[in-house]
Formats: sequence, C-alpha cells, structure tokens
Amino acid sequence: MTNIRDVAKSAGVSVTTVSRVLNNHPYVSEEKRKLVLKAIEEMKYHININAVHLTKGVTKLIGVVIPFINHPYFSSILDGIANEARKNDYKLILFQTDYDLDKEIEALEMLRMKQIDSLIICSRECKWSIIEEYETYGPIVVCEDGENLGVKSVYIDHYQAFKTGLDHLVNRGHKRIGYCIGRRTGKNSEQREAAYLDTLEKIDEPVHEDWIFDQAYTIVDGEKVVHRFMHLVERPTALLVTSDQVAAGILMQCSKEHIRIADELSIISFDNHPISEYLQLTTIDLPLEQMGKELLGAVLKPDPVRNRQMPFRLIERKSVKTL
Amino acid sequence: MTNIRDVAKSAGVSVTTVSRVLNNHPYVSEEKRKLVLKAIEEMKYHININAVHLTKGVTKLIGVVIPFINHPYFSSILDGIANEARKNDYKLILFQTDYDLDKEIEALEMLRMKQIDSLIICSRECKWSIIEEYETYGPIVVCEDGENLGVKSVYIDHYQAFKTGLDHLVNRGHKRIGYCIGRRTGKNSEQREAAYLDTLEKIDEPVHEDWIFDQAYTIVDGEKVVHRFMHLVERPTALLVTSDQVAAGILMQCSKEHIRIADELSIISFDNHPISEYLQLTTIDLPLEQMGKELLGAVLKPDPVRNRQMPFRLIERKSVKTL
DNA sequence: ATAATGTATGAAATGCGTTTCAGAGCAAGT
DNA sequence: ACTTGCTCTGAAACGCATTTCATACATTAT
Repeated sequence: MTNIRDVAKSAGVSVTTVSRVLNNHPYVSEEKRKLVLKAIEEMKYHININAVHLTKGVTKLIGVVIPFINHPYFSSILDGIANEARKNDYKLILFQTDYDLDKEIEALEMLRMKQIDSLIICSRECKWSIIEEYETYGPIVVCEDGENLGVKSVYIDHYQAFKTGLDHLVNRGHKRIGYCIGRRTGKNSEQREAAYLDTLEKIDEPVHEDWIFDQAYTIVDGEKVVHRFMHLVERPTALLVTSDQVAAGILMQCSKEHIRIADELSIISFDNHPISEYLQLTTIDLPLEQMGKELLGAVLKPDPVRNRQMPFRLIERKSVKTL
Repeated sequence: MTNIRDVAKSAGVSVTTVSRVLNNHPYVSEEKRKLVLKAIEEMKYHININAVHLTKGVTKLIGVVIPFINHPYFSSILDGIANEARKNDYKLILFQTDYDLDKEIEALEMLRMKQIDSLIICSRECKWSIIEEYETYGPIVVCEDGENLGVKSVYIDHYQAFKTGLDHLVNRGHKRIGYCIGRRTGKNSEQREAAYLDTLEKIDEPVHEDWIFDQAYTIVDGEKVVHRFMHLVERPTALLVTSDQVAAGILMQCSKEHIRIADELSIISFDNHPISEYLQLTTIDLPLEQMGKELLGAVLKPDPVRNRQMPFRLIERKSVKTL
C-alpha cells in the first residue's frame, strides 16, 4: 500500500504539504497542489482512515444501542437518526441488544476505546450510574427521561402521553380501561403503568391485572390480545395500545371474531404510523423520526440543554366510542 | 489519556510485555502478568482501539449497504446478518442508501480506506464492474445472483421463485395473473418480470401493463393497489405480491371493499412472515434471516464458493382459489 | 558435555496521517 | 528603512499498539 510518505516523495514535497492538500488546508500553492494531486492519482493513493482516527482521536462514528431493529417504533427512531447522521457526515454503528446488558456494555466500551465518538441509547437495560460513568469518554444521549441525572436525554413523556390517552377515554365516558404493552419493565413502561394506576385511582376504579396485556410487539400479537380479551369474565370497554402495529392486529382479529371496534371495544394506539390513518385509529402521534433527529443533534452539539422533551398529540379518528 | 507506555513504565516492564498481556500471548510469566494487570487497573488504562486498527489493518467492522431499514424484507436480512455478526464478534456499520448511488460508493470507499473489513450489499444500484474493482480492497458479498461475475453472492433465484408462484396459479386454473412489486428496476425485479413474461407467453396470454402494480412496499400501499385493481376494466383473477406486508394491506382493503380474497382475487405473497400465517396467505417462504447469516459467513470465510443460492418453498394456505 | 528447544523479555521498527514549530519570502503599514 | 503580518513549506514530534528481532536463561535431547 502506498502511503502519504510515498506520495510526498513522488511529488517532491513534504508529507505536511500532502496532508494539507488532503485536508483542503489553505496555504498550499496551486503548483504544489497539482503536483500532489497528480502523484495521488498516479500512485492510486488512498488515505488510511485508521491512521486519521488515531491521530485525530475521533472517528465520525456514532453508536446506536437499540433492542431490535425489526420493530416500527425503533426503526422509525433509527430512521431519524440515520437521516440526520448522513446530513452531518457521520456513520452509525449498530448495537442490536435484544435487551442484553452485555451488548449495552459493549457499546459503552467502544465509546471508551474511542471507536465511536458518541453513543445514542434508544432503550437501556443498564443502570444510570453506569451510563454516567461512561459519559466522561464521550457524549451519550438516552431516549428516556433523564431526570436531570447528568445524562443527556431526548424523550417523550410517556406518563403524560399515556395520561392524555386515558383522559380522552375517561372524557368519552370510559371507566373500564385496559392497556397493551411490549414489556412491563423499563422506564417507559413504568411511567405508563404509573399513569394508568393514577388515572384509575382518580376515577375510583379497581385495577384488573388481566386488563394489562403485555408481550405485545407486533401485528400478529394482536391475535393473542384479542383471545385473552375474549376469555375475560369482565371486559374493558377500551384499550390503550402502545403501538399502531399491535392495534392493527387487534383490529384484524376483532374483525375475524366479529367484535366491533369502537362499539364493543374502543382503541387508542400510539405512534401515528401510516397504518393508523389507514385504519382510522384514534392515535397519539409520537414524533419518532424527529426524535431520532434530535437525538443525533444532542449528541453532536455541546448544547448544555440536557433534557429535551418531545411533544405528542392525540389525533382523533374513529376507534373510540363515546359512551 | 494513559497509554501502553505509561502502563509499561508503571509496571516496570516493556511495552511489549504489556501488549502480550493485553492479547493473551503466552510467554509472559505469571509474576509480570500480575504486575501489568495491577498497573492497568490502577491507572484505569483502556486500549485505544484505533491504534489497534492501524497496526493490525483490520477493524472487525463490516459494512452493510441496505436501501432502507424500515422494510421487513431488508430488516429480516439485516437481523440475520446482525445475529451472525454478534456470534463472530463483528460489528456492523450501516449504510442506508435509499438507492442513492453516492451512498453506495461511500460504503465501497470505506472498504478501500480500511474502515471496514468487508462489505455486504443487500441491494445495489451501482454497476457490477465498480463492485469488482473494489473487491481488491476486501471481501464483498452481494445479495443477488452474481452470475459468476467474480463477485461473491448469496441470493434467492427470484426468477424461479416467481415462476413457482406463477406455475402454482396456472395449475390452479388461473390465466389472468398480475403482480405487485416495489420497484420495477433492479436485478431482482427484472428477474421477476422475466418469469412473468415467460409464463404468460407459455400459456399464451397477453401482457396487461396495468396488471403490474409497482411502488408497493408497505401495508398501506395495499390500498392503492386495490383501488387501481377496482378501476380496471379487465381484472386479473390472481396477484403475485412480492411482500407479505403489501398482501396484508391488500387483504384489509379488499375486506373494506367487499372483494372476497381467493374467490374474487387469489393472492400469493412472498417472505412467509408471521403475518402471512396469521392471514392464511399462500406464500413463498424466503429464508431471509438465514440468508443474512450466510451473507455474513460468505464475507468472513475465504470459501471459494462464489455463488450460493438459497432455497425457497411454496406454502399453501387459503388465499388461492382453484378455478 | 554439547547441541537443540523452549520460555521469557525488551529495544526498536512499523503502521500512517496530523500537528506543531520554525523559518523563508514577500507585501503592506508607519 | 523597519516592523508587522501574511503566505507557503518542511522537519520532526506525536498519537498508540503490534511485531520483529535479538538476547538470555532454562530445559531436554543426543
């Protein structure tokens, strides 16, 4: 492999000058610039980026910790991150964790070893304290309320978003409300549960553990949910569903089982993916791509704003009946 | 930042010895190993991976060129790649191209600059000759019939897969057959079109340009397809649909429009995602995760097998009517 | 007893580009 | 005429770990 020194020799200049040409520094005469360019061309020289990384101490690589890519919620965020990364000439390195702690630590370690300049954690399994510890090695942004804990965050207030959905249902006369969620653990899930419990308490309704349907991630999970729903002795009149996909699955299965949406079961979903408009689902729009964009922005600029909250809004369509 | 030299000094050994400890080389006495480990611990030393990359000339990073992540076909492949990468201790760097040629070239350039050890191209826009040219810099595998052109490939024979679907329909008495596809261009699409044209010719049927529905990527695109279908003067009796998602969308829209699936419109989809089983779609199973796994394998091992063809199989369910 | 192996260790070279510093040449400012 | 201040250039240091080579000692084989 030819290197910068070979080029310098061949062009009859110093390596410094070649480096200047390579980096578009001013203070290179047109004459020498041409000589260098010619030598580069002739020798088919190509920079060894790893040497650049070593000397500069940065890689223009950003790590993204994500539990799975195969899920619209996360792939929307990832999409936002990726588009913004491209604009800023950064590349992404993917850590698909499946919520495996070791994988998360691995990502953090890469920050320490300087393989990545910064890290975006879309969903975490590890403790705040660990993340804080690693923050000395580079910017970290978490996609979750950081609570001024010292770690930057760009997040949706899932408590309020859930509350908004619940209040909407309550205002429409619903009291018997359940919800569907991916996992029960994790900060976002806890916030939603809190909103749920608080609302039930406010309207003086008892908690039905079996109205909380978990492990609902994909469109096909809608089937399970509806089956469980059908076997309930007491049924809720409304369901908050944390993803449009699952809601779509519920709609399909309800249609099979001749359960009329809205009439027999009201639904509010989350995300506002195109499918929710298509199905006329009342949904809570979450600006996921935008959040991805902000996540990347937060990691890039040394903005002192540590906690950036994203807005959400309820979009009324046709899946909620007024009782 | 403390470096290997600082550690060596502090431990009272040479940098070579520290390097040996770091890399678990034999020929280090237990006594010195302990000294080194202690110094590393005390000084909070962490290796600078970029220096390793520079000296070793490899990064354990594999590039993945993919048009979009937000699509089940590609995210399934990516999933397969990611899982296998993890097993082999490789990381992935993502090039979401949106079929933008420049982005593809950028990925190839990173191979040349040694930022990545090898490259997996899930769908390409650029010419074979360009890819071949870059192959001198590292292994490249393309997810498409390489036709012994010198570039490694792991692929599905989309001509045969499409043919299998078409033959199934023909055997069930269908003659008026259309299809749905993402884009019309690209090798895979051309192969499918060829299979389509060949089949029509064999059964002596004319080609209806308006029975070819393109720009069908997602579940919501099913709506457009069905609209176009309904406005046809002459309608096909069956549709081959290149993705389960689009097929699901078609089913939903047909249900709205009271078009009976199978009875009025037979459908064979592709991929065999869970949703197709749920909807009882006759589908052609494509081993996408497995293909991802093989793609990574192909890029890793210097196996001389250049073209690896993946099997597919038709799964009969309930979306095809026998005429 | 002597040659041949194996174990253990470190100095120095290597991979390669960037950056600092010093210096030369030349034009503008006083 | 003399100081400033650019523009341009290159030598050398720097970032950091790996690898080669040489050396020393301890075993084992002949």
